[in-house]
Amino acid sequence: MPMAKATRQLVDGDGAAAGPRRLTAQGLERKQQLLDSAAALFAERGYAETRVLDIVRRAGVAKGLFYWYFENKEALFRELVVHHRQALRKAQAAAMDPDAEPLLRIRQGVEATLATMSSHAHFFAMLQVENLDQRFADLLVRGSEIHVADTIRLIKEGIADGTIREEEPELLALGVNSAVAYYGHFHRTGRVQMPITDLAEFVGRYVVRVLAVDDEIADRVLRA
Amino acid sequence: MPMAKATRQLVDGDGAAAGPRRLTAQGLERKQQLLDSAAALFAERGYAETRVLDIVRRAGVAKGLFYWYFENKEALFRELVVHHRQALRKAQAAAMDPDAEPLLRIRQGVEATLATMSSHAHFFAMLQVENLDQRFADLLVRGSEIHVADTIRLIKEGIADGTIREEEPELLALGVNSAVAYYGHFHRTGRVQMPITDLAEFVGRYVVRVLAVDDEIADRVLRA
Amino acid sequence: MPMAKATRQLVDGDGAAAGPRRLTAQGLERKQQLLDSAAALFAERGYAETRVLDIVRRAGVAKGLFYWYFENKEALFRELVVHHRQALRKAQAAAMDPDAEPLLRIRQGVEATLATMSSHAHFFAMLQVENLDQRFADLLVRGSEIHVADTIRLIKEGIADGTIREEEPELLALGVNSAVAYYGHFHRTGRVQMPITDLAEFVGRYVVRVLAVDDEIADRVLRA
Amino acid sequence: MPMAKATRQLVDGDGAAAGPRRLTAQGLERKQQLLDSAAALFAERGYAETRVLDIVRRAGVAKGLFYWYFENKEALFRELVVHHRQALRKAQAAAMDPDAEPLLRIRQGVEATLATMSSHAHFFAMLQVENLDQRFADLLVRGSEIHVADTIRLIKEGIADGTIREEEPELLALGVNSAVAYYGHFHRTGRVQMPITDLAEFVGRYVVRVLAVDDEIADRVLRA
DNA sequence: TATGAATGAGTCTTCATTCAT
DNA sequence: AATGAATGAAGACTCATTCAT
Repeated sequence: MPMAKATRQLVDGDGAAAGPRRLTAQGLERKQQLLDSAAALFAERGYAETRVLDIVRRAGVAKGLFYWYFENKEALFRELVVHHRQALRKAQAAAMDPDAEPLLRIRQGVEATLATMSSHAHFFAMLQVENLDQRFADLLVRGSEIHVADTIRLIKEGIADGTIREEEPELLALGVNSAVAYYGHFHRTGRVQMPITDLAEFVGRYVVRVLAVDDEIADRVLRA
Repeated sequence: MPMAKATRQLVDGDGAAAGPRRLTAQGLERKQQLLDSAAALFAERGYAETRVLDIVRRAGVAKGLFYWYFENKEALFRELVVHHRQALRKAQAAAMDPDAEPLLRIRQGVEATLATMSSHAHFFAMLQVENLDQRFADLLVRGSEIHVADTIRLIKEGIADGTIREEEPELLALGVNSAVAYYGHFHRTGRVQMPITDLAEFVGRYVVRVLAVDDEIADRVLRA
Repeated sequence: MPMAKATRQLVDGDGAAAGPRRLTAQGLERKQQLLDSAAALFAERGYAETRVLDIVRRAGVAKGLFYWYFENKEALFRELVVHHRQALRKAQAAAMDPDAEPLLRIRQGVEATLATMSSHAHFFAMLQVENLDQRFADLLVRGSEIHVADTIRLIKEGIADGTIREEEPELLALGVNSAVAYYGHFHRTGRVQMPITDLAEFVGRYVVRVLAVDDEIADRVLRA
Repeated sequence: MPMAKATRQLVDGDGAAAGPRRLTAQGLERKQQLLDSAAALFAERGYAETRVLDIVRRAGVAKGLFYWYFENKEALFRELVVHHRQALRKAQAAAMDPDAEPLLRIRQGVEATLATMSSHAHFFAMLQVENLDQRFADLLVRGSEIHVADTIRLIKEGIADGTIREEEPELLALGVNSAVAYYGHFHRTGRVQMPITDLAEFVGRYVVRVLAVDDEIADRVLRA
């Protein structure tokens, strides 16, 4: 279970947390157990196929307790999503050097995203499974949309300063995003087997190649 | 319902048919109604969220009739998948000129795939929804895997004759596949709004750019 | 299928036959096929577990045709019961010599019953299976009750003329009946494996022994 | 419902329990309610004709609760059978004096069986109804077969020491068994109306008469 | 007569959620 | 906080029966 560390401390962060007013240390521990258990099961079999009973059994508590900590099954899911989305945003922000040129920033974002996907594997596996379930689509998409918007902005900057190819920035940004998502998925599922850092580097190269206006620019960014 | 035409004639002759051995013209019509109805609903809300009752209601028939034409819900799904997978393979094969150079063939495949995804929108929407449901994963993945394998082969040829960049062919092929899948998805969901032919052209260009060893080659293939 | 012959000609006998006004020769044939098919299946798995579909399939006709010949499933069952009950009554009447002494007549009835049970095996197997289904109990019981009443009468005669042991005639008659039924059942199911004539003789002896007032009478009746 | 006491305490401790591992006192009570309810309904209309809904309604609980205590309908049935079979065996063993002569032991077994059948009326009624349902045949038959085997052994002993008539022991034992079963059935259904002790005595006499080698032996055993 | 498609009430079972303790 | 029993709304599937041809 490599995700354990990543999922930790999901609980206290923000107002998204449901359940009772304020939890004791023990309570937080319990709630975290349930979240971890759920994340693992959602990843394995998806939201719909995971019973509340499975979640509590894996967490080693009684069924009724679930409803002490969460409004219902969907609320737990929501908490999970919100938390991990924040983690991803944070990782991306940390990796993208505000002083670097657009293309480099994009590459940094791409690599940070892949690294995060790898360490939060359970969560992203879950997203994949539930991908477009009507009820969750909005919730899930919103997160990546923010990053797409960032990317569009950077692409426009790059086009303006002549480092990025003149194409529809929107389309290009979606392409970048998709490449990251798919390669991340393949890595997670074992379809692609290589250290995540190597894969991240490859995807970074791939993206730069697609966007850079010529090989010279591309090489410069890749050497950075 | 833009898919109507595409889905038609799904039912014709072989053992895939569950209920009775050989259907009359009327029977085929009925079965088709059910398949269309199911495809639409699966696309809208996913397999699990679609009740057999919904399917028959939409088709305007009684519940019991469903089980005259199909063993069960899963069997219908299976028929849907098998049919559309075949349609896609056929479209790809028809579009890829056996005498063309590797990079061009890849581009042709990409464009054919997008066109097919567009005309079989219901079906591909459904795949998206059910993406990795444990029970269907194999069924669904197998189809695209075949095409990935083709693409890998073509990439290797291209590397050999110096037209494609030297990288892991496997990784590149997955990237090509992903780009097609994602852009198709965005088009289907309205996230990208442009004529499918234009989008296909864009994706073709995108792919060629990623793969081509240099701009000269890329331009040649894009002019073809 | 050793019963084929025995079941034949079930159809024309009396007014119990449902379906259409008058059947042609072909029609009778068809109806008989359905009755045979049903009798066999009822015997194998019981009334409730036998689908109308099974019956028509075994008879090699279409489902709808069933309802041309029979009001419904229960009506067919009723016909089956009525017919075989008559056959049994006839066999018993034929075997019981009106001039013989009571104990001998009882013995003759016992042996005739066992022989008939053997040749109508399907039917009696069915009775066993459905034994006391509320809906059919009356129907089924009535037949054997007639014979029990006969037996009671004979026992009373025997008691009167000093050949049969003084006990509750009712209880004795039920015992006789039961012995026949059970041994017949065991023979049919293979639990007891011996020629039916041998078994019939044994049961006859058994019954005579229970009823006869002393060994002398018993021996006389058994030598008859 | 004269069986209530007899059925009580069916649920106590072993793996037969489906739902939860170990039940609280209250849980046992509930489970027992369901078992009683089911036994009564099975007896009235048979297994197939009894809906799970009927069972829970009669027990005054919600449908879902059934599946908390039992895997499914069949599992409940199985528990019922196993329990009562054991009760019968125990009663027989308790009644048969190990030091008595064979014929007397047989008579004791017969009488104990009838008494038990009377106090477990619901259960035996149920057996009658479902008599030979393919799925349960083994389960049901096994129990009585054990007793038949015992009886065969005793008959052989009796033949050896000259107290029992020389006939096929197997046939005689089946006859004994059948007499008990049938008379029990008639008593249960009201066909024979007399105190069960009187009936048991009659059947004991009946059996001894069939088996005893002569009247002297019979009288001795009946006076015991 | 014969076919096989069509109907829909009825059945078992699952599982999220609630509740008494 | 914690338990586990209790609830009931669904949902998949069956099958006797009807009907158009």
